[in-house]
Amino acid sequence: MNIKQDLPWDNPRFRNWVAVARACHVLERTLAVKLAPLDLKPAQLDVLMNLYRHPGMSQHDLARKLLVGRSNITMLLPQLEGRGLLRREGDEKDKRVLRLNLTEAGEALLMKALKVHMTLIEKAMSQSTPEQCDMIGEQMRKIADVLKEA
Amino acid sequence: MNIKQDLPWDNPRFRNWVAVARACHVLERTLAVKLAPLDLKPAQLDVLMNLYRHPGMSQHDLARKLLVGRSNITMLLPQLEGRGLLRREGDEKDKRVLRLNLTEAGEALLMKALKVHMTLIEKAMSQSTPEQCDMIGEQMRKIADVLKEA
DNA sequence: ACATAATAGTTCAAACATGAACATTAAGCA
DNA sequence: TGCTTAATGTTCATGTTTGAACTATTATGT
Repeated sequence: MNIKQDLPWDNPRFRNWVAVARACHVLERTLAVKLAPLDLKPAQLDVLMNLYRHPGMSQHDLARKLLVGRSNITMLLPQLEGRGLLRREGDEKDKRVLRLNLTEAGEALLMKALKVHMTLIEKAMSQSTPEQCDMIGEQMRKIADVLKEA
Repeated sequence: MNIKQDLPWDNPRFRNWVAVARACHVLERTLAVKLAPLDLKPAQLDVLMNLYRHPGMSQHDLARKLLVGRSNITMLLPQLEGRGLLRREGDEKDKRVLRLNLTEAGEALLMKALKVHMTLIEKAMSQSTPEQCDMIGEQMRKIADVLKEA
């Protein structure tokens, strides 16, 4: 009779996922505020982080890492390149691809930004025990894997 | 000596949070694809969900629930109102506020969309035991609380 | 009552993300 | 070799998000 009895809000999985999404959203917004003094946005930080870990990667690879369209990268990079934070150099073997590398200024700014990011995450995750924290990470990696196959 | 030794990637909290953010991102993109046949975007679904749970809420309240600016709501609602999914009626006591309510068509579409959303979340969270799932939700709610105070 | 603050919603311009169409280059294959 | 297909990056039009003014209304304080 009551149409509401089977609604998602009564479903633990639904309720709990909503909590995940909210936490992500809040942390992202907070990060944006904390990064503002560095004149850096979360999306830009993601770029710098990936270039640091994968020097010489192509724009296509970067787009896939960031789960974002290639055109997005095209629009994003000139700002960072213009600030001297990264270099784009054509690959000699494959003239289609541009190899991306951080400059020293880019690395320096990244280090400052990482401190901000890290502090925020520490604050957020300080509520959880190391075991809980690892379990969360493990489950989330599974989720990402399951959905990418879909 | 090695500047990289204390980098965030070696920090479990950082690594695990990155996994959370990625999972969120992937699920959001997947949801957008699955909702496309209903001509509904995730942000619009969020609106419908909140109006269903909190009938008669104001635009300001809605904006706060969605962690979004008021102007965003102003831009978002006319599309939905134009499709006959919700009504905006002026409050009689306070002539500043507009009370929001779903129409029958809005509820009907919401139910279809919820089925899609629910199926996706079930798929994602099916990897976790009920206990793990609840623990995740609990931790995430704590995170949101901690950060909102910041 | 009256001036001042605060609140609800809108408008507008700028920043941002997205996907389709495109140019260039490379790879596969007859 | 040539022809077709695929891959990389760019461009452009569209739609979304944001924050800062702005209007209208209500609350507060003297």
